[in-house]
Amino acid sequence: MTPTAPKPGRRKASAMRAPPQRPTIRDVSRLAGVSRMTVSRVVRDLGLVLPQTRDRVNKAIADLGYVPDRTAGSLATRRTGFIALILPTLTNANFAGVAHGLTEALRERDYHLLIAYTDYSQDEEDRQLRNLLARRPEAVVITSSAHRRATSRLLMGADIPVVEIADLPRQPLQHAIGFSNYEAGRTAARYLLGRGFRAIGAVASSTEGDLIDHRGEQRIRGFEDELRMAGRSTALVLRHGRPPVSYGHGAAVAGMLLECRPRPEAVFAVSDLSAVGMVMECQRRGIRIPEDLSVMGFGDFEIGAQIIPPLTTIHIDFRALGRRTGRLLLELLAADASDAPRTIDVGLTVVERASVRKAR
Amino acid sequence: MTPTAPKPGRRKASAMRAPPQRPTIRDVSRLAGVSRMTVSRVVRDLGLVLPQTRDRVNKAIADLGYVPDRTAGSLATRRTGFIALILPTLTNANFAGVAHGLTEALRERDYHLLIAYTDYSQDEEDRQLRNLLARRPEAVVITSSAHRRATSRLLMGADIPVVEIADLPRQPLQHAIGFSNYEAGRTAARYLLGRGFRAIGAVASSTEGDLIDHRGEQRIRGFEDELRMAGRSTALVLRHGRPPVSYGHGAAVAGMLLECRPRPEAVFAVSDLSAVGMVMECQRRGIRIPEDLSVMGFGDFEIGAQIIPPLTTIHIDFRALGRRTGRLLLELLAADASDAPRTIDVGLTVVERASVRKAR
DNA sequence: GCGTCTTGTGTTACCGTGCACATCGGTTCC
DNA sequence: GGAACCGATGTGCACGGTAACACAAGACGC
Repeated sequence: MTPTAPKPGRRKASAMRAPPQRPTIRDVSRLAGVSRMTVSRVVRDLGLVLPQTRDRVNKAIADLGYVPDRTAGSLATRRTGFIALILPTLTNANFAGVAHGLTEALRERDYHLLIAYTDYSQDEEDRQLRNLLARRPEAVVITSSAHRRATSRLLMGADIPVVEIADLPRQPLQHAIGFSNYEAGRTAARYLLGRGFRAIGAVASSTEGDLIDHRGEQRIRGFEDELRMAGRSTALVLRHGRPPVSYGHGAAVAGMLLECRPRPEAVFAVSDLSAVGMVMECQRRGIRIPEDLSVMGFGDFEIGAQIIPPLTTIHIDFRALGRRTGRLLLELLAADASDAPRTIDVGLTVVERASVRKAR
Repeated sequence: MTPTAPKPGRRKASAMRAPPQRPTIRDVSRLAGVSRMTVSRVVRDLGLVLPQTRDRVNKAIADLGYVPDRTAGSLATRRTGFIALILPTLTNANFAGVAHGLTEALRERDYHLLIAYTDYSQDEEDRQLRNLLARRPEAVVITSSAHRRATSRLLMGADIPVVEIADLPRQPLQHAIGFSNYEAGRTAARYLLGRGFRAIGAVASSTEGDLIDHRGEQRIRGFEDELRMAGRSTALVLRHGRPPVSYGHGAAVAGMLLECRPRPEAVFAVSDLSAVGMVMECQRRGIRIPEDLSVMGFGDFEIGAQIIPPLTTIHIDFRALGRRTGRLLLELLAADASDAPRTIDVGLTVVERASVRKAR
């Protein structure tokens, strides 16, 4: 016999509130006078239950306020209904759009998104992935990037579909949906070169320790390579500030750019946010867009179409990208799915607006 | 004997991929030659394990690529480590900021956010909440709004902390953190009245069936009431379009407003997004801001500070709101927490910029 | 009339983990 | 030298649900 125990007590030693005592399927079954399985059948609408029995069970459910526990269900079925989604940040309309699109597509099969974001840190990505995998998602959607070795190993070892989105890596982990950020950069450069600009600049964030905007870097590299291939200097390509870029980034970097000699005639920003900030800063300084400086962005954020002059940019429908990803996942999660890696290019389009001067 | 069955097969009848067979704590224990509890102690770092045993276990974990299953752990401990978060949308920097702030605060105790959004639909809110509760979150954070009766009942019956955010309802369900949207609207009206404007307008979305921006509506009501108390007409208060408002909303509604007689001298928009759209549309039409029309927004979105002229608005630090909410949750989830409902006003500040004309 | 099928329901055995307690060898204490 | 204690580890069961199978009763075919 225990010598000292005053009373058993059900609380954990760790300082946590006692878990709520919610009704279980057993409570329902007792109240309705049926077995737990019958309740389970009613709850999941599997049929094979007499209408009168079903009504009794439903009444008991309503009376008790029973809400089935998916945690327990997941353990039993080995299917959680979770899809893990790893993004750099949520504070970006395009990434948020991906989440929305995914949710839309997954809704019909009752999957729920488990969202994590990394703030552009690789360490955080690894940490978050570890947390997410412990929740046993049925698939992982991750923003394409340069992952840590450990991260990639974790992903591949999970034995579930992995979809990299928003880029087309040369060596995808498994499936990929997106567009080539490198080509996007080249496209921007070709567009500006085609307009006859001589002094062409670009702005991006710089890599700072663990923080890296891999996709932005791909764009800027594509841009640089295209400049080089055209025999132009890349001296006006500026990397500044830690990711993510923002209006403030554009404003700050605009000042730096305007001090460069030769002064750039046209600039490509790796994100509309930066481009818009740059346009505004120029206007504050009395620099006319596009007469004195042409600006091209990327991402086609809503604000770009609104500013004056409206921003020339590169459009990708991120929401549709999310939906497409969702549909792919539904395929991959079906029983008869092939495991053959799929790579889907959703393409990109240049949106010509007024922030880039017309050809001379 | 079944007549046609070719082979039994382990697959479910429903068209689902076979669940992956991941190593369990039992596999680790066998490989390390210890009991499952010892593995569990190592994984959770509970101490009381010999260093050499710990190393053996860790080696086994690494060899197998074992990732503990939180689903099973949750069932056993009755603690999921989930916090449910219900927002109208993610495609809004301020709401996304709330999510970020919450995550920051909750990270230290290893809680994970379970995010759902309603797209401003009450039906969707109810549906999402039901889904979320089945995941047994330890608390619910929900954007304050007019909830369905069933939704409120569900929330209160869940027997977990419920925090309404981003408004201060007259009758909170339980806890509330935010600011009074009604007072925000009144503050905006007082600000414009104080500047001597006579013809004052406002723009918001309209309620369309199930779709309602409750908080925006509170702001616009506060605005109207303040106008009335000052003996002014509310004829220039326009409700148009379904929520959420956007740049496009502002642009569209600007046109409507400019046709009104008397022509408004000043306008309050329930969101900066709408305000910015309005400013841009006016500029496209050659209407000078603020000389011909003063514009005031709400929410202090980053873009507002960047446009020319910069937008006068009402600032709330949503990220801090999220952090504050996270800290409150950690308190509420501690064992010795009182259940006394708490209401926290985070306040708001008018940010005076150049889009509102100075007093005559 | 008997076997077989169909329908509705119950029984059993897990799913992977953690808590409470048991166990066991080796102190320490007086 | 025996009781109490301690550190390290193992055992049994519970968590809330579901898959698979068992079973009872009636329908049906020939």
